[in-house]
Formats: sequence, structure tokens, C-alpha cells
Amino acid sequence: MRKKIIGEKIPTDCKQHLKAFNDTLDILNGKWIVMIIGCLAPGKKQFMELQRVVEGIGSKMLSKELQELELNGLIKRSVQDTKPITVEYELTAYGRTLKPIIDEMASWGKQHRERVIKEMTEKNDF
Amino acid sequence: MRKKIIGEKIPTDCKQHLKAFNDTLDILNGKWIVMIIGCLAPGKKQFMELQRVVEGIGSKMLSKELQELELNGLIKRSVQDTKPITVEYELTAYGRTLKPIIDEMASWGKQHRERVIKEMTEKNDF
DNA sequence: CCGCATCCCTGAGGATACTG
DNA sequence: CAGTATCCTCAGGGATGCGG
Repeated sequence: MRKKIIGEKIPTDCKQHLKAFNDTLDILNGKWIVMIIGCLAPGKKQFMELQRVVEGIGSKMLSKELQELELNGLIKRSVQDTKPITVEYELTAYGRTLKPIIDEMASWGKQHRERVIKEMTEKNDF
Repeated sequence: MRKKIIGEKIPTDCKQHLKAFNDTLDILNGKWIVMIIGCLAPGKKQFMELQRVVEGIGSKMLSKELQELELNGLIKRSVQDTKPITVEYELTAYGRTLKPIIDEMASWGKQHRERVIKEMTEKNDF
């Protein structure tokens, strides 16, 4: 069975814009994806290191998300033939092109959170 | 039970950046959310109009997504006391602040799709 | 160390039917 | 017209255990 690289959420061919948006959304949508990207941003890391840093993720999910990222060309996997085999993951240049989007979303989310909290305290709604 | 406005995907308080990102992601994540926003962009619409334009969505989902959007202050709901009651939905100014993000994601997704397709045809991988 | 296989559970989302 | 209620499905994701 082929792996899904490009999502197919939209049934009718309405609005390419939408399809394109959903492609991006699908990629960023994994529960740990962005955290992994963030952890990989400073430099290459091994599987174990990632699992320790991302804390909370199981090996299954980590491996799965890494595969997805690799399929999409966002990270590079390289096997080192050390004693017990080790594997290094690193962000590709292409992977870094996601940063502006992630940052913008984070920025919007930050001000949104502040906005919501302000509203709540004003209305004394809790 | 209180409605969820701000997501709580991240357990430990690691990285505010991440939390902020996920707030935005949660909002945009509904299957129909962006399509609804897109349909509302040109101007106000009624429930039925939306359901017709978005085609494929059921009334349950539409109503649920609209409520979420309203809770987040992205759209405004106004009841008209016409013969059989009608309701109008419209994007708020705040809701429009999402446009840059949506556009950027769509743009990235578009070039990503092209990139993937190009790779596939090159490798003759299918 | 790096994963894959397996089982299980939860929640998003669809179908359908019903009210004001 | 504008929803709400109910039931059902299915894929995302967690826990655990095994093999190279």
C-alpha cells in the first residue's frame, strides 16, 4: 500500500486554493510534527535523542512521524554504521522553508490566546 | 461542560511557541473550517446558503464548526426575525486576520504539490 | 540503538431523524 | 429555515513487546 504524501480531503475539485491549503495542513497536523521540527532545527539528532527531547512520544509515533517528514523531503535520515547501529535525522533546507509559516501561526496563536484570556477576565466568565 | 476554545495538546509547559502554534492549528484544523471561512469571505451568508455552497457538509458539522468559529470571535452570528427564522453569518474583521496565514499555507502547499509530482515523474515512481 | 507488529481506545466526523 | 439528538464508523494515536 502506497504511503500518503498528498492529502485528498477535498472531494470535488473545488478551489485549488483549498486543496493546497490542506496539503500543508496535513503535513503540519501530526501531533508531534512541529515539535520534532523544532527539536531538529538546532541541528541533527539521533532517534533516541529525539525521543528524550520530545518527551511523551512513543517510539512508534516518532518513527512514523519521521517517516512522513522524510517522505515529504523535510528531513534527511542517515544511518551511521557505528557499533550498535545509529541513525541521524536532520532538517533539510526545504524543511526550513516551513519555518515562516510555523512562526506566523505561532504568532497569531499567541495574540489570540491573549485576546481570549482578556475577554474572559473582562466578562468574568470562567 | 465548557467548550474548548484554547487547545491543550502540549502536556508539560514546554515551549510557549509550540502552544501558540497549536492554538492556531486547532482552530484551522476542522475539516470544513477553512472552506467555510472562504465561503464567508465575499460576504454574509445564511445557514442554508452555506450548506449549499460548501456541499458535502451535513447540518450537524456545519453548525458545530460555525459555533467554534463564533466562540473564537472569527465570525458573527445574527438572527433575523423573518417569517421562518433565518440566521446570517459573516466574517469579523478579526476573522480576516487569518487570511495571510491561510494564503501562505496554500501557497506553500501549492509549490509542495508541484515539487512532489515533479519528483514522482522523474523517478517514474508510482 | 532503531524500529516494526499488535492490540486497544478515543474522538472527529457522517447519516438519519426530529423540533421550534 | 436552523439547528439538536442519536447512533455508528474509522483513522490517529497510545502501550507493550519483539527482532536486527
